Amino acid sequence: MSSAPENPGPLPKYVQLAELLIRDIDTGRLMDGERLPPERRMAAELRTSVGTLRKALRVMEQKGLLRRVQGSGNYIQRKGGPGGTYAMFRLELLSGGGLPRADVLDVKTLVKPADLPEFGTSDRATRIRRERFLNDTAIAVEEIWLDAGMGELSRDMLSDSLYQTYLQRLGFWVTRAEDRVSIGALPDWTPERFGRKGAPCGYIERYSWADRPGAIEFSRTWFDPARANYVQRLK
Amino acid sequence: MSSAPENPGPLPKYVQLAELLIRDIDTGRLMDGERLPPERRMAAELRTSVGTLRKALRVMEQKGLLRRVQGSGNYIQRKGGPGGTYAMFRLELLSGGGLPRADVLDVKTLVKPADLPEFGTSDRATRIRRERFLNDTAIAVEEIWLDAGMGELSRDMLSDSLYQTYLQRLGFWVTRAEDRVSIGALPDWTPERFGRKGAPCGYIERYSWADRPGAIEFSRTWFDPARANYVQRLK
DNA sequence: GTGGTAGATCAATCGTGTATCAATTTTCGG
DNA sequence: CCGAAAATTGATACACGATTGATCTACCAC
Repeated sequence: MSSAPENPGPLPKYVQLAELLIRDIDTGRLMDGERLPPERRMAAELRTSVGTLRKALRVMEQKGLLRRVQGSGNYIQRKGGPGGTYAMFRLELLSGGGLPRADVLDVKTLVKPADLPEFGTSDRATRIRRERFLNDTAIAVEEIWLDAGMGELSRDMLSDSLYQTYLQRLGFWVTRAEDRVSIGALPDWTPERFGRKGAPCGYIERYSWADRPGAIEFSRTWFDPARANYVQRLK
Repeated sequence: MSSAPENPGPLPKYVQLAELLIRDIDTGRLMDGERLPPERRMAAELRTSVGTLRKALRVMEQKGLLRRVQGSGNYIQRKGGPGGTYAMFRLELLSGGGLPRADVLDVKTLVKPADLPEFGTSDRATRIRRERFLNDTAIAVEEIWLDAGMGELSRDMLSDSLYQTYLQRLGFWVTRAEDRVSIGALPDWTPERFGRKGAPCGYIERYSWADRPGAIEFSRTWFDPARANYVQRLK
């Protein structure tokens, strides 16, 4: 057996912040040349202090992903290829890339059904069902269960980036996640327009952890392999 | 100097500790950049004293596998190359983990068939067909095409870890890779014993790059989703 | 004695939050 | 067009807690 520590220490917050922003660059959510919000406002949105945020921005600047101009602002500088230190994974169109967007189909806080795996501390959870798009092509449907112990979400609180919503609305952030990719069949609540009823789909299960023991989120994603792939780049 | 001791007792605990942790790096259980728990907590978990653990950490630091930062923590630092032997292998048993092994079915150097995507500089490539196992459970079949411009491989040169073979036999190492996970049907050369004829399988396409422009390897892997998943962890 | 292990103490550094002022750019009124 | 005001980042300082660095003592086995 192995001796790997059970609860590896979290990386410093400023490193996580940098990675968070770099991922946003990699996924296209932050475009080249785009100006970031003022540091103070950004720090408030990200629930951190200006000093910590500035440390993260410094890291990005050293990686050449950000241009910082005193008196003006912080500007994204997109280089070729992924910039993150850590593995990058997401759904991409077969032709590559695509700008992500999500339509929320349903938001409800429910008692956790029995077919859900164990996670979180509460017996209830918020269920979010979404249809996901890349460049207006529907590529996946997904169902996210957020443990009610972390707070409750309503439909109008959601943004495209759920992790950002968690950070801004509920004040915690995801420090660790695990994806397991397999094969599955579309759920019965799949919108008609999504098509491919009954056809085998790519199926992703994801657990997410915050800065405490025990997973706080569990999600299932069904993607159409004829339109998108699960892509992972390793550096 | 003198010869090895005739009956070496158990190695000092701190050496064992270091080797244990190094193995965790090799198997991908400890990833690059990961932060270890505080020394005191880690020592308690490992049932040893802080001083002994620190000796082990010192050994790892001298081997370049660990970066120790006063006031911050201990961070895993992979040396050059793709890191651990199995770090890039991301199929796991449904129950998690598993020790990887591969049976080579066939090795041939051929002219690249037309259905292969563009990669490499040569018009020929070495085709390796393997059956993959985790803990003696057959989980996947794969076909690897290595551009002939990188050198030629024969069956007896192969080890379980292809990337290690590339480094040791051909003198280059893979710096970057991209996986695309989708759905596919098993190829016609799948061994009878693998089963699941006709059933849909997980399908992974991988491009690999060395320290030069242009992909040097292309591979296809078909995995049985009833036995293994494609796993990705984010810290 | 020598080396491995355990435990304790103090010093040095880092991570984070808060605050203040300087330097630069941008905006806008006149 | 000019200049003042506002906005924004740059730099520094301080406080506090967390974490590692270094050192010391004690015990034990060979």
